[in-house]
Parts: sequence; structure tokens; C-alpha cells
Amino acid sequence: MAPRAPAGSSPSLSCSSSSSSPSASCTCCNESQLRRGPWTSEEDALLLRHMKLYGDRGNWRKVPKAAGCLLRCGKSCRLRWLNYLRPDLKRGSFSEDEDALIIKLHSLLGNRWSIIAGRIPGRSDNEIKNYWNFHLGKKLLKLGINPKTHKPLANSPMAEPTSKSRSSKFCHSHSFSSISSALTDDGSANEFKSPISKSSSPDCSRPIDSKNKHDLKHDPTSSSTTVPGKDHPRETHITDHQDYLGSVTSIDTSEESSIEISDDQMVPGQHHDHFFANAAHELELQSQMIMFGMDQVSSLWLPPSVDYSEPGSHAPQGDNGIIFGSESFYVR
DNA sequence: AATCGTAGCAACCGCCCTTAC
DNA sequence: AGTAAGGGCGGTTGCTACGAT
Repeated sequence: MAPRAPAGSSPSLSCSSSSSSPSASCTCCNESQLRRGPWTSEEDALLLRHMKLYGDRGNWRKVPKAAGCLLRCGKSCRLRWLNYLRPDLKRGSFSEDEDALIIKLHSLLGNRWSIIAGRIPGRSDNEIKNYWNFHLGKKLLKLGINPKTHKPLANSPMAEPTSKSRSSKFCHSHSFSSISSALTDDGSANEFKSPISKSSSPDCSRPIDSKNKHDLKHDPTSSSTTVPGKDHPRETHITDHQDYLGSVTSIDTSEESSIEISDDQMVPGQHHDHFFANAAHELELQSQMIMFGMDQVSSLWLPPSVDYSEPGSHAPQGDNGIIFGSESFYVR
């Protein structure tokens, strides 16, 4: 499938058409002159020139005017930049390594496309989302794996009968090996190759950006914390990851295990953002160890965020919680 | 060869949440 | 506390390629 025609080749929409009326919900689009729809090459050039001069930091609402009277809202400029004009975007088809990494990260993070994209250099969240929806999702379905849960479908031959205590372990291990071998289209069995290879490792210098901070939530008034999961298809836990990914791990994730940190490591009366950020980092490193094996986890590769729970809700029953002081967490 | 129908998917919209002030 | 702006993500649109007729 050829890519959509370049923006400049599409008939430009004027604001007089009903389809290009300003968004009611976008306060920056209330000016009736603003254009919507496909970008023209002239608009792209204006925005590109501006971004090269001033970078993508600052007030997006000022960008259209500053870029040379672009008749676009700031948000539209931002999206155009992030999803199309950014010079570090790879475009083109996804590699097997990228496929594997996306599947793994999706199993870990769910539909958190921006976080997943943050670990895959040169890809935008939208691109990954589209790729997942139309490619990887279907690929997994063909293999009898539910792309949302990463578990075998109920009527799949992979969904083997399981005992009460070991069902998830068997299912996950099985589905993972199937995915691993499925990443080549020729159907040949292949060993899982870590996506974190020297040639494909993500940008190691990338810090945990501020946008991920809200994924790290903690309510000091609450004795338990749970993962915000309103749009998350699955509450995944460390043990799930271990099972699913079937990797070597040095972490004891038996049902009784937990990581405990004494109360004196907590600072009384403070929001423990820093502490929890560190904890998140630690947990994520552990996740990476689970995912990729110890030797693949580099301190240079900063982890994606780890989510903690919303205040007031609870970790699932039987979860291998992680306890910090009087707080308990789990990772999904 | 021309036309029609359909699948695939890039690009975009719009709602909603979070963050900053 | 209220408001504006930034940002994430689900869903939709519309263009292109390709097979069927």
C-alpha cells in the first residue's frame, strides 16, 4: 500500500466547508480562518523552517503566527511536526526487531502508545498505534493470540487446559514463544532475539520525560495504590511478565515475595515523588531484566515509566505486591 | 481496457486528562 | 480553585492499490 498522497497534492480544505469548521473543543481553533485537513507542502515548509530555527519547545499556539502566518491551530502544528515532519522519523516499514519490541512493550504497557514510541527511535505514537491496529494486531489474531491481553484466544489450540495454580504461567509462556517464532513471516521457528541489540537499541540518552511523570502516581494518604487502568486492557503484574516473557530472571516473584523498604527510607510529610521516581526506575530495571535478561539491561537505557496505582483502589488479589514503607504497589 | 468494489492504512479529528500558571 | 495550554489516544476519514467483473 502506497502511502497517502503528500499533503500538498491533496485538495486543500477551506474553512467554508463543513468538514473544516473549527473544532468546538479546541480553543485554539476558534478563529474561523483556520484551515484543517491535509497539509500543503507550503505549510509543511513553513512549519519545518520554523521548527528548525526555534525547536519544538515553547508555546505551540504561538507557532502558526511565528512560522509565517500559518492558518493552522497550534495543536495541528504540533501533530504535524510530531507525526510527519520531525527529522528523526524513520518512516518506512518496521523491522522484525521493532515488531518484537512493540509486542513486548505492548504486553507490558498496554495501549500507552506514546510511552512505547518513546522506546522505539524514529517512530511516532500514532504510527505505532496504526501499525499495531492493522498489522501486529492481526498478526497476533492469526496466531490465535488476543492482541489486547496477549493471551491465547479461548478457541485457540494454544489455549491449553490448565491447572488452577499454573494456568497463567503455561498460557503466557506458550503465547510468548509463539509470538517470538511468529515474527518472521516464513513460519520458520526462530529463537527470540532481544530487540535491545546494539544496532537497534533506543536512544540511550533519553531521560524520563516529564510527560511520563503523571504515570507515576502516589497518594500519600492512601495505604494502597493501584495502576490507573481505565483504558488499559489488562492489569499485568511482574509475575505475568516473567511468565509471559519466559525469561531468565534473578527476581524472586513467588507469591510471597515482595520488595520491602523500611519506613525510615521515607521522608515524612512529603510527597515522595523523588523517592517513587527512583523506585520506578528500580522497578523498571527489574522489568527490563525480566524482559531482556540481565545482560541486556544497560544503565544507559533509561526505562519507560512504571505506573503506580490511583489512590483508593487496590492491587488485585493474590498479586505479588511491592511494598515501600507502608505503601504497596504493583507493576503492570 | 474500463469500471466497480473493497482492503489497507496514513493522516487527521475530537474528546478527555494532566500540567502549569 | 479556576483556567489555559499541552498532550495522549480512540476513532474516523479519505486516498491508493488491487482484484473482480
